[in-house]
Amino acid sequence: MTKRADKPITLADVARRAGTSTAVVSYVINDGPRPVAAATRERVLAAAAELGYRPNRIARALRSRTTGVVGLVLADASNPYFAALARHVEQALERRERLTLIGNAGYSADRQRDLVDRFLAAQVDGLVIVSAEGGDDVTDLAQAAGVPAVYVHHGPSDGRARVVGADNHDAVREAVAHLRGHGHRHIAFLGGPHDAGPVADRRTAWRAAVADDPWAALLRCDYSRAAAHSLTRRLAAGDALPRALITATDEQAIGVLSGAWASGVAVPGRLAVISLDGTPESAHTAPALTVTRQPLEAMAEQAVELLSGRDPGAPAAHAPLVIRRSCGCDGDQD
Amino acid sequence: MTKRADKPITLADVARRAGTSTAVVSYVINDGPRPVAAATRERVLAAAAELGYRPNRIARALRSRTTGVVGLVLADASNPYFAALARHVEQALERRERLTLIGNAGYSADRQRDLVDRFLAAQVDGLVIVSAEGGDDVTDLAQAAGVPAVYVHHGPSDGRARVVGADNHDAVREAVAHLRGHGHRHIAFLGGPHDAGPVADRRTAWRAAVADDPWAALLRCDYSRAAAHSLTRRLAAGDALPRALITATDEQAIGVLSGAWASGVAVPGRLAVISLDGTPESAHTAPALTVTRQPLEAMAEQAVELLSGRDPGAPAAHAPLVIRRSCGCDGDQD
DNA sequence: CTGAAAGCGCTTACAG
DNA sequence: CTGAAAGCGCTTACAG
Repeated sequence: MTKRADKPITLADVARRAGTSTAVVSYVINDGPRPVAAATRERVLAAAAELGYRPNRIARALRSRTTGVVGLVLADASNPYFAALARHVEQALERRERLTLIGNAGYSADRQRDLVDRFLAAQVDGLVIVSAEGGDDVTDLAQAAGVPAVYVHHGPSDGRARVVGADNHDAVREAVAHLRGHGHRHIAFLGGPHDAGPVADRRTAWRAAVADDPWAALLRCDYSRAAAHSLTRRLAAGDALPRALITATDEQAIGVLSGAWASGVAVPGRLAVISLDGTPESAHTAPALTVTRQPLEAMAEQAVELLSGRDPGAPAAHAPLVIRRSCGCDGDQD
Repeated sequence: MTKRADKPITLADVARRAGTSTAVVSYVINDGPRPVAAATRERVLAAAAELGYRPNRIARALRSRTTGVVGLVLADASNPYFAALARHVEQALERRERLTLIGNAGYSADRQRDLVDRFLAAQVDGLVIVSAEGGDDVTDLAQAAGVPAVYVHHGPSDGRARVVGADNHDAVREAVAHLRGHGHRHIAFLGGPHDAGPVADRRTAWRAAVADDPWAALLRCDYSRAAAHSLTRRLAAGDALPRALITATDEQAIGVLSGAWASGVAVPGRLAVISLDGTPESAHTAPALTVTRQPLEAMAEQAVELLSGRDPGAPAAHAPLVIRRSCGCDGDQD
């Protein structure tokens, strides 16, 4: 036998049983904003407990105009990098007792705008946009609704929007230096189709680090395993594979690895690889990827802090080099 | 210059401008439940458009007791299988114009229960629980709140709860037959630490399919890449690796692949592998995994249908065999 | 410290 | 077909 929900308990029920007013019950439930005598508080608490009272958040939201819900819009949840970022944002929000509404834009500016619209209609207290190239600028929508918004990873660069990212320059510098330490003279870079945002930063940093090498090759392909896989196979077939490669993203690195396998190209023997994301997936590829690990948790925290109006002040977090096997190191792997 | 949100437009504003009552405005906005004269409807629509009216969903929810929001609780969002399932559930919900609240239980029964509590307080219209072993039975909570709940992948087996899964038996039978076709006599199975639910079904189906082989080995390890990685290394070191292996999950299969790589074991040459999840990740491992692909989209659709009270009636969907390289086939891979 | 009451923005009987 | 009004369950001035 389970209890039925015929009549949810309301504040008024509790007030009645405690012999007081709804105002007082509200004060004790919310610990304010007015003080309540200790004895009264006890009676209220007891009544609430006996009745099994659960505040109706919808009613509270209507009245107080704050829902405790934040909208999280993702460029693409099937990309493990974005998925991991999303998880950290959700956790950061959870720690602050906020609920998170999630939505997938699938790289479509229209869908992103739609999602934001719907989240705004649901009266979210804030918006976290984990965006990518092609994402829409929704700053105007959020602003019109008076809702704070922050972009993570990639955002409009006109300075109107708050966007949090990691320090890509140092990371790329370290990656290049590490590959050089393995004796590589020419270090190629695999970027996006026409990169912007963080990937463009990474490419720029790479170019600066290899400025002395006129043969450093810039490769490009979509941010997908499939695209990097076929690029690698094509390059291998034409004997045009570099000996050392930095990939802009893990997805591309994984595609490179599987393409190399399919072409019989040994990694790291024939082709050394370092990837610049460092998602959890990168630890268990074959071989395990050496990466610069994006500080996803720090980024999520920063984003959520910014949402609360607090300026975390901290600069972009550092992405440390995590040495595994794909670079040529002989890391202990279990 | 962006518009400020000093005073959101309300139904009453629209009614005033259209020279009618709030009731009528509500009827046209919601297309019911009462008819409205065409001329009036036009005026209302025009007024709403001119004012840029957006219904306040919170107010609507308070009054109508339905929020249009569904809570999705995940056993573990860092597991790509659950993540993919989550994505499909979110999309199925989106197609029905529902918003999805997301939360991560991290395999903790307590946290799962907590999450459900908070979702219920937010007045969700329904609950989708993507659960795993160790998940809590929250049927009582949901029932007490009068909110429909459905489990996906794994749920309580007492029959009180609705749980949707795939047909694991056929999938496993096909996998075994395929490996036999490659000439393997002994086909091992890698299960969970003490499997229950779907993995137990898969193990049972495997056992039945290899009933004629007294040497078929049952291996066990955690559902993580790391665990499968070290198991594989250990087995390789002790020369105790099977020649053909079916893994219960992709995570384990990926760990096996990376462990095999680290041990210098050739896949599929020395060790053939088929995995039983078939998440997107499985397509770009090195080598690419042959899998039985769980019908995630169908499962998500079924779950969401069940939530609406409709009984989809369809039996558990079939998980087709997707042939790639790890089984020993020479599939074309780009 | 406490209570009576207004009001958040909707939906929906109820009367016309 | 339309309007005046109650009410969803809270929070919060306002008076005591």
